[in-house]
Amino acid sequence: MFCKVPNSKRRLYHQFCGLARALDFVGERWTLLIIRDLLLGPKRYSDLLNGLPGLTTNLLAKRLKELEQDGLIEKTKVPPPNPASVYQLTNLGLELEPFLLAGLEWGHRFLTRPTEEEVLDIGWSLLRLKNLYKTGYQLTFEVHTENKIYHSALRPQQIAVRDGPHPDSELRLTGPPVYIHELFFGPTPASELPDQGLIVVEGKFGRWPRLLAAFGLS
Amino acid sequence: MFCKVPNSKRRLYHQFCGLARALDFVGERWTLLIIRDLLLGPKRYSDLLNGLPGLTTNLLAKRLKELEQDGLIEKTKVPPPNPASVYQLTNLGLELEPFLLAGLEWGHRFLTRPTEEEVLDIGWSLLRLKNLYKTGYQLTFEVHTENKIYHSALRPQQIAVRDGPHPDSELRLTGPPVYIHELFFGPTPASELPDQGLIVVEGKFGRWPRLLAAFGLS
DNA sequence: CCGGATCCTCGGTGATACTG
DNA sequence: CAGTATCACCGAGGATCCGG
Repeated sequence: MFCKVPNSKRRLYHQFCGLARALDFVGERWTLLIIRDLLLGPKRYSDLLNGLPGLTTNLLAKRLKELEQDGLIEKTKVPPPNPASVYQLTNLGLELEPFLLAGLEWGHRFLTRPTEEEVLDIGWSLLRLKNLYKTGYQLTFEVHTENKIYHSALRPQQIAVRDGPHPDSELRLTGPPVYIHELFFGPTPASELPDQGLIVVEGKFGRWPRLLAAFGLS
Repeated sequence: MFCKVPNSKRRLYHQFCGLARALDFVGERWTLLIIRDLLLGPKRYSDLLNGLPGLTTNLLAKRLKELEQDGLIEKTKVPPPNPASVYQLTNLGLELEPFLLAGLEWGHRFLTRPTEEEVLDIGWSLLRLKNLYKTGYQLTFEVHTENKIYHSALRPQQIAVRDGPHPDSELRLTGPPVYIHELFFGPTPASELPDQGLIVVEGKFGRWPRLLAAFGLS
């Protein structure tokens, strides 16, 4: 059995309520965003630090320590070659996904175009596909931006969205993050962007319309 | 159209991500708990203050101002008699319910028995019935504790949980909050508590088993 | 009494520098 | 690369006071 209250001595709400208890665990600044990034795959300390501009190293260290103590994440060693310690979600941490996705869904309405000072990691947008997917498809595709690669695996009963390439990818979308975002969530019909040359679609024939259908795009 | 970023100048994440944007609005301390309480019905300033021990008056005032500016709540006047200004959720605020309920569901696993210093408002527990209800029933019931009354209206397609009595209540559960909680969510079969005299069930015949069935209780 | 505003203190947050 | 140490600051918490 897990502990019923966060371990480290932070400020608690002292309310016998599921929501208050959840916020006792992950309600502090940056915590939920760290979990969001780990939802896309295990990450090293510096990966998290670089991926979360504004979060400083001392606070990241503190958050990771708390999350580990609380049993939401665990620090594991990646076997050689390239031995490194990475942080990944435990089952308890993974189960925060519905909470996280619900918040992402609510806040999505405010996203139009990123402002000058705003950071955009296309993985954050791709997570929303988990809310949109209606099941019943079989397809694996990759998304390539400048320096990052994500993939998504659509199966009849589920969808996975993770960082990195996929060994059996059938389709590849390449383009700037902002256009990838617009392709999936923008007001313009998704099929226009490749036509305009803003996004390059490569891969097996017939997979592209299937991808559009899987998320109800035109 | 609503504003795309919170109005008041607080600390923002500056990330082009729905979750980060949601947290820009409601990620600060106490904010989501205020919305939780308003989800159960409109409330006056002092209602909120009394219902949220630990929240101080200055901070409540600040939060309410921010929430109103952001368009999540609105301050309305209740007509006489007993004219008072109450705060209630706007549609935008109401749409936070899935997010809130998802968090409540995740944190619920940590609730066993309230500790000495922990506050328990049975309305918070009753909100979870929204997650448990499977549709297909028709029933209205009230929950009476010492000084608070809540009601729930089960309809074929939806469920409502609010504070106050209901004009057409068919069933009334009376007892201490901790036993009401245990009745719905405790490990012991729900039907035992009335048998032991810890909870009093009154109302129309046949409604009691229907209530148990509506939430998958034994 | 209701609905706040003001003052003060303390701890969490953020920025920078430093170390194994 | 993966953190720790130090410090400034601001927001949270607590108490008191104010206007209707």
